[in-house]
Amino acid sequence: MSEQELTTSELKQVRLDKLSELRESGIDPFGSRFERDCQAGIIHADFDNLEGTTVKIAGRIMSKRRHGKAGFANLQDLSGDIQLYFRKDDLAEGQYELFKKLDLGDILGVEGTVFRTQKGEISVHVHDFAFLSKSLNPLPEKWHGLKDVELRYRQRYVDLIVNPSVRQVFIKRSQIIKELRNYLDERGFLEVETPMMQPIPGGATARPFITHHNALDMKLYLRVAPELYLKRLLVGGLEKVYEINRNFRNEGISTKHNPEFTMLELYHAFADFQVMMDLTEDLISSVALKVNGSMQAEFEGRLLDFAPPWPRVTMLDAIAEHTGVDFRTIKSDQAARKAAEGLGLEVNPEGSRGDIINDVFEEFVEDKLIQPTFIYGHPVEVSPLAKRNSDDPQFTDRFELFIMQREIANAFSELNDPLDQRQRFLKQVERREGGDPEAHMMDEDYLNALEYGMPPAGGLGIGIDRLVMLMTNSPSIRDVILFPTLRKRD
RNA sequence: GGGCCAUUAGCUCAAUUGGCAGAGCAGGUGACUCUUAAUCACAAGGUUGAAGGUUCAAGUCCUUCAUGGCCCA
Repeated sequence: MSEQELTTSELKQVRLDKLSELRESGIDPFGSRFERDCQAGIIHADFDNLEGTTVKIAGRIMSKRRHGKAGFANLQDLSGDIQLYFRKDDLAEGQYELFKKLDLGDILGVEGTVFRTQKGEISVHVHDFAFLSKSLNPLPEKWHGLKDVELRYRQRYVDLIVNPSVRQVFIKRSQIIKELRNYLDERGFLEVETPMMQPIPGGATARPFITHHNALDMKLYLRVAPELYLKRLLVGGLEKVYEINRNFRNEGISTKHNPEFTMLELYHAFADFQVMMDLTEDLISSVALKVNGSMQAEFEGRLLDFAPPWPRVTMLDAIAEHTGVDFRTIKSDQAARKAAEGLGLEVNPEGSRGDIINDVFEEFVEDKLIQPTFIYGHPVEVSPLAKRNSDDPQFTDRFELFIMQREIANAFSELNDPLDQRQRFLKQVERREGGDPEAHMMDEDYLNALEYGMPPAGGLGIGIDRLVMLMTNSPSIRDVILFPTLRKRD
């Protein structure tokens, strides 16, 4: 007996013994291809036509009730759950003994007749069945399921087996992403893929993960955003592009942050942030309608309404509304700092007026924004890739969409002036040298691309995980990511 | 990084003031040919997250650590 078997729990040992018995009687416990011609959900949906016919279905045994020489079990496949009826008289020699030894979790292929029991339950009267996979680990409790959140995240495969609502969340996530693609494809956007490993990480204010390429002996960063590559494609004339993929940010983990997360970014040449606002509103509301069948969705006890139009408020107006302070009348950095302090907010003494406005917004306004709301007109200091507003160059033509106190989307008229872009990068480099690890790096190749001429464009980023949270009533980002980042455990 | 909370059988949970660690489900054996959280009988299942400490006595009190959750930065 190997060391592995010595440490195996008694429960597993019982199942290993059953496995050996199966093998000794010439049965492969881990069967192969099974040509099923029906599914649990279809039998329920189409019972009137299927009653009395023979079906072949496959799935996992989730419960079992034995009564001497007959018994019932429930078989689960992706479409649902169906009751099986086993009767000694109606099975081949020895098969009823096999049924008696079935464990919850075993995967079977069965052939039987569709019927309704005396108590009225639609079932399959089994004539023959095959082991497709013997299960060695015991399943969690049938009634309470798996509740331990740590186990649910670490062993998502078990979570998916026993918690049907978890399956539904991830099915809906897939539908949401599919609908986003449909929407953009129908409107002539081209889906592209740009580097996830970048020599200069750009496109967002965030700390990157660092890795190393051996053959090139070169430092590479996991991307914090695809933005600068997608805009290079605008220079190249691709005009309307989008990418849905992972970004990586080396920051804390919370109910709203996972180190790797999924973003949609899209760029539309010759458009601007106003076009992006219309698109965001139409895109999100129509996806909500498609996947939930309604523009309304419940989230943490509140009713969210995605029906357009959504309020469009400037950042300065939003601050004035919620604090009574109108930064339009406050011109200097010093006066801005004083105003923020007057509100009880500690601000960085190095911060400029724009930084302070952004801080005040985050502190006093963000958590007031429940229903979908566009906030536009961000200070230039916190928007190094956005085009300046033509009336007030201290602000940019940028917006963020807030829903349920969360930033869901971020968009702007893209800065296509390479000279201004260089100055913005230099400001960021200054901050970086001042000790801000999130500040942008200089990207000469990106500037080189802009110097060939990038059409004016609108660009948009939408956090997919957060959007899925809202549409599936999931309070934590970990509930919408199949395998969320967790500490390693030995 | 800081604060609070949690960790007991494979799973879901109990355990009074510090006083013999218990139940249900799952699993085992037996009975039962239409049950559905099947039922009945019997037996089994534990390094109470880890390491220290206080005490006649620790699941319970103290310290440190690990993992997770929530809140804050």
